[in-house]
Amino acid sequence: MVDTTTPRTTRRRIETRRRLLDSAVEVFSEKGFGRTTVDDVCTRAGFTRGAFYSNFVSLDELFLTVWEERSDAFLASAEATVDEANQDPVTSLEEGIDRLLELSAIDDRWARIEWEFTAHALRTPGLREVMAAREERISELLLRILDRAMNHVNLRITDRAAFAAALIAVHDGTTVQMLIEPDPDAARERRRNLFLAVVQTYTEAAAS
Amino acid sequence: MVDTTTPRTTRRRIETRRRLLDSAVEVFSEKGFGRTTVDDVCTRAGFTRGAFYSNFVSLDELFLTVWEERSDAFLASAEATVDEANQDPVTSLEEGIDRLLELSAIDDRWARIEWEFTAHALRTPGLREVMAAREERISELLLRILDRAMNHVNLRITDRAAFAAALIAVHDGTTVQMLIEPDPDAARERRRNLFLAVVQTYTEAAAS
DNA sequence: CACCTTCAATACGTTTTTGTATCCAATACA
DNA sequence: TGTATTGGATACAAAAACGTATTGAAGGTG
Repeated sequence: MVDTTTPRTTRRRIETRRRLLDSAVEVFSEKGFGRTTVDDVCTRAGFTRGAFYSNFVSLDELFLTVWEERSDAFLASAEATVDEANQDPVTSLEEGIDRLLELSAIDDRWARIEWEFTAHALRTPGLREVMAAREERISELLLRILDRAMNHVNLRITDRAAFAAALIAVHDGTTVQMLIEPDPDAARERRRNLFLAVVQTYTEAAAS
Repeated sequence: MVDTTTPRTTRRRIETRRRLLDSAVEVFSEKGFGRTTVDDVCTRAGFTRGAFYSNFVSLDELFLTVWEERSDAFLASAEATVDEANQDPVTSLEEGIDRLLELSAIDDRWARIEWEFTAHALRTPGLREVMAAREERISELLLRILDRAMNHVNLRITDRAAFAAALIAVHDGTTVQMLIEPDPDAARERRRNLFLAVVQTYTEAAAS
């Protein structure tokens, strides 16, 4: 009796999945998920549909895989940055904000895909929980970063959950503005100020 | 010589367009714009595709029309509320926030469509400007409301453009959270507090 | 190196979706 | 009320997209 459900992971398979996933990012960001066909992705990757169906069961699965992979990569790289940052603590609130913004800086392409995925998740019951769980992980990571940073600037977080949620909300809300507004620099500056305001709202002077 | 480009607006035509537009809202929110076919919309409305092609040239046009119509309706109703509010001025900051949130309260269905439209606009050059213009109008309306309200609670807005943009960003960002998080009440409460914080950030005591 | 497995290519039929051209019932108008 | 126009239904052809069954070469295994 052989396991027919999960195919073995050979080198070839890994490479093929890799190219399909990368192509998916390109095509999804250009045409949107809904208007993308299986063939679009395959053609872009230089495969035929045979390759696709041998690696995924549906575009939905592909989209979820792409999204989870990239989200994981983001979290991992963020973790790494945090570790580095421990050797080089922030000296001011402003510097902390800038580091945070730099950390979450994402390219337009990926921002579009995230937006699209959220829209997709909003109408797909199973995905809502997946997104909520992911947001929870981001929230935790964020708080780990903030805890340390706040120490260095002598501040104390008042409401941890609300703080993290506020930062995420502001991040998301300002992202569209930066992509849509004719003057992206102004939007960037406004975003920075808003972040600063949020930090000041959810922290207070720490007893030293 | 008769004008063949713009068909006359007869009663029947108006009614048909109405039903198609309403059905589009339903279907788009259920399946997403990208996965919706012309026939989906027609069937839901009780028409055949003939009706559609006699009223619209493409699904893109339909989507834009739906979005603009609803946005206009929102702006108009908001204007009306503002006029009413003039007879009944706010007495506290908290009350003002609650009114603002009530004003922008939208149903899940429409929230999903707006998200979807934004995703669509982010990759459709022409639509980006349309959205930017719309945001500008919302910003103006918002400031008209705020100017009056701030008077009553004896506050002064420091940076008008940044204030409006911040409120819109926070509104958008917290909307997803309310739709995705397992505990919507907590999200609602956090949203309220965040709004309050933003108001306090972008205002100062007015010289009386 | 010979054998066996794997997996993308190919080929196939089917379903879905599209847009148009034509027709006829509803409706506007005089 | 009679007549002309309008607008949605119908029918049609074409294209797009799907999913599967089969094949053969590449890659792994003993």
